[in-house]
Amino acid sequence: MPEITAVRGFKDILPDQAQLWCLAEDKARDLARRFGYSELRVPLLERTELFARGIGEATDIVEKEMYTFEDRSGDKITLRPEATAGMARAVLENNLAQTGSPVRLFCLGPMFRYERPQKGRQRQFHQLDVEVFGDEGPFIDAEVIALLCTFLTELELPEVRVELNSLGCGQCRPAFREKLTSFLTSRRSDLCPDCQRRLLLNPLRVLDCKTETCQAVALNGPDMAGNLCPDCRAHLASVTASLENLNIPYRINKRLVRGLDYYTRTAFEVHSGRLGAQNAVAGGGRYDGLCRQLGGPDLPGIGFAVGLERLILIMNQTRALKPHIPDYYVAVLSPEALGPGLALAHKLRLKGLTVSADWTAGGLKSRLKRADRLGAKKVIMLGTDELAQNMATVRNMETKEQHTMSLTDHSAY
RNA sequence: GUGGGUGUAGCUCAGUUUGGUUAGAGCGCCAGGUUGUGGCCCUGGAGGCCGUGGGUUCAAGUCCCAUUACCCACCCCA
Repeated sequence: MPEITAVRGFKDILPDQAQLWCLAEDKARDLARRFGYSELRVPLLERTELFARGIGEATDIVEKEMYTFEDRSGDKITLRPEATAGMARAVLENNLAQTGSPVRLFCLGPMFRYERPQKGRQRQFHQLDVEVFGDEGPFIDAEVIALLCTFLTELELPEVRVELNSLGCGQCRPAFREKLTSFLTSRRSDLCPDCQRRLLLNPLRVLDCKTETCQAVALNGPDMAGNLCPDCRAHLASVTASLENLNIPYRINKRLVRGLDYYTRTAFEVHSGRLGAQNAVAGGGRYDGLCRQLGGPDLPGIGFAVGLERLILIMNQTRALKPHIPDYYVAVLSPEALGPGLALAHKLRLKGLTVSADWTAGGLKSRLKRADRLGAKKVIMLGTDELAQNMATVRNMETKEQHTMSLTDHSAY
């Protein structure tokens, strides 16, 4: 180990893994184009205020997970823990949308949260974010979910489940929340210590507690679905009907809630059986209150985030990494051949061919062995004793034929 | 923030229970042999502050304490 190592929770993406990242990113851009979504690249740093107001003061993210500090002028700034708030800020600041004139956007990049690392959880992690601002109807919800499902399907992810719920709106959620709180308070002694604490901060979270006793309590209590206002009920019904129309499988999960305050109505998550405890590959929903919360107009929004590390964790289980097969492998067997060898490799590369090369000292045997391991189609060896300085041996690895070639004769290749 | 597990060669790991010559294997790397100049096979070689610091002991990779990093889980979330 070197003296200086990477910061805890920050990981290198090594060359073999980078292949999968490219696949995922290319697919994201491909689908964005097909669905008519444009890229919006927002800064990694924002004013702390943006996240405090957008995500919610009482959330774990804002309370204890943000990388927040003062810059040299004393301004409080934060490394973005998620993308939605920044995207909303950019949309408002640049007037990209208004209700009835929506904008469809996506963003790809790193997020930062100070959490204890474990499988599928790092301090720097990456998300694909898709957001639509300015459309309050249920059909855009279905479109966004369809985009997400297409993304996962075309990447051939196995064992993914879409779960859906409605969190209600400003009209019906407060009443439900109160109803739930009073119910849970009456059963307070049956709840786990964590849930007793949640009761005060965010009672909805008790619904998706994993402990058996809490689940039993929640089962007997009021559920959001039964307490939606007529508008929210109609919205949800329209979303589910649309999904069925598109043949997108989903499951209603009445216990599904979201960790961030800004969500309203439609909420969804995608889980995978191929991950560890952190089994959410993607999550999202509608956030009609966010823009107003940020001091802007009443601009509705809906979107989701895909955790790319988690996505790639699954892709690793189902996809074989294929190495790049070079057209040529070039190596030299004597120091005098280095110059001509480099020049030859360069010439081939300029012609658009893939060339793997070795400029280090080594014997013929090990060079051929390496060429073989790389899967090179042809091998060019320079500097063998019996050849003149400007000649090279070209060997076709499949047919085992070989011939000599002049380094100066361009027609040879 | 709280638990549990693991740190030995470039990589994957034995060895720690029960302290005892010079710390091992496979893969990889280097050189050589065989082969039709390569894949198989054979021989040899390089490469280790055994995570770090302290303690016990005649003697510590092995026992004790501390510390640090990574992993997994809680929590939270994507």
